[in-house]
Parts: sequence; C-alpha cells; structure tokens
Amino acid sequence: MISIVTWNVNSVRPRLQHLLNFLREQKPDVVLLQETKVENDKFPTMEIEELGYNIALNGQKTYNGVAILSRFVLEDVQNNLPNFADEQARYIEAVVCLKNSALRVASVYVPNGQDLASDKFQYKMEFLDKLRAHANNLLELDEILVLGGDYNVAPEAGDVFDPQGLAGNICFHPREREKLRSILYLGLYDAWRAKHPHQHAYSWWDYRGNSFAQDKGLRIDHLLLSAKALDVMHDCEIIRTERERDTPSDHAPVTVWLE
DNA sequence: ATGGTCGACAATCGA
Repeated sequence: MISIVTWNVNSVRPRLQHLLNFLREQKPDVVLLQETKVENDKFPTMEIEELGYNIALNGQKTYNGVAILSRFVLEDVQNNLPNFADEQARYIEAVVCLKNSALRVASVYVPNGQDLASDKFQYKMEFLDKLRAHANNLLELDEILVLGGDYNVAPEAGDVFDPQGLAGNICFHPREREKLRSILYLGLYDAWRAKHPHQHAYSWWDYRGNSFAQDKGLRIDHLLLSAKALDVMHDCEIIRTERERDTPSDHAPVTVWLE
C-alpha cells in the first residue's frame, strides 16, 4: 500500500512544524505540496530529508511554489507544464520509482482567478486548457498516474456549502467547472468522489467569517487518477484534523491509498 | 453592507 497526499500548505515556512508532524505521524509515501511561497534555496530541505524524504522543488518567492516529497527515488522531474511558458511556479511532475513498478505524479496549483472580470480569470482558463492538453499526453503513456493539487474548482453542487449562493462565484462558476470536466472526460477520475459518491465534504475553508467552525467550505483539492490508478485505489480521505489545529493552512490535506 | 483573516513584506496584494 502506498499513500499519496495533496496539500496546499499556504506557505511552507510558517507551516513547517505542522508538516513535519504530519510526515512523522501519517508517514505518507508521497506528498504533493502547493503554495510553498519560497525559493528553492530557502525551502526547509534538511528538516524534511531527515525524515527520509527525497524532494523535488519548483519554488518561487512570495507566491505559488510547488514541491514533491517522496520516500522513493524521484526521476524525470519536470518543472512547469511543458506546453506552457508560465512565469508562475504552479506545476511539478516526477516519476516515483517503486520496487516493481513506476508511478507518475504531479503537484498542480491552478490559479485562483480572482473574479470573472479579472485577467487572472483568463489566465486560469488558459492554465486549465494547457493542463488538459498535457494530461491528455500523459494518459497516452497508460501509466499509474496521479495529478494532485489545488484545482481552485469545486466540481459539483455537493462540493460547496451553498451551491445556489455560490453559483456565479470564483471556484464554482460554470465556466470553470466545465473546464475541469473537460479534463476528467479525458479519462481521469476524482479519487475522493469515486470513493464517496454521495457525501458532502470540503477541503478548503476561508480564514474569514469563522467558516471552518460552520463548515462553510469548498472541495477544491483533488487527486485525479488514471484508470490504472483508480483500479488499485484502496481509500481516499480528507484529513480534516489538520484544519482544526492552531495556525493551520486554510486547506486540509487529501490522501489516497493505492494497493 | 467589497466586510472578514491570513502570509509576505514592509503599504498593499493575493487568496
């Protein structure tokens, strides 16, 4: 059994103790981090390596930044989508070398988009288009593939606390949901939803307005699995307890276990 | 009622 986690940590440095405790307690095999908000030479590499992890980084100052932590050797590390000259560090991909097979993973940080009138929304649409094109190429390899990350899109009504009230809002707008579906229709599967067809649960809660206490959240952090990965999925859970801690990230980790 | 709360960074900006 191997476990793969996606977690938007909202800056790795103030979250380091939470992250190290998570690694010690849960002992995940692979961790896909988003919003590390730090350049590579300032990433807490030593502390994480001491716990037995290999690290691949695509860091950036102040904003964005993604990383892969792995108990197994990482090969073929790819920073940024190969078909998209992006100045923002939002994508890193690698092959995880298992004993008798290989697994390809990516950590994805889809732009937030701000609001529909913003040019940041156009950038979000373009990023999702480029991610779709690259995912289509990856699927041709017919591998065990896990594209984990903060997609900043809640797929369906059951993934938001107020589907009517949020219908036109960023992260739940029909245009974003359509783009996410276009990626899923390539043959990728939302691991958590596959395991919990009828449940309502969230992975992100705004710091503002006491949102977590009222469970006013969105499920925007996803582990998208190729068919071969879904075939061997054992479980998938949102680790809500991480959001309950003092000074948490606004996102909870999501873990998938593969046999 | 464009508020509210974080993080980075040093006055606002992004989320």
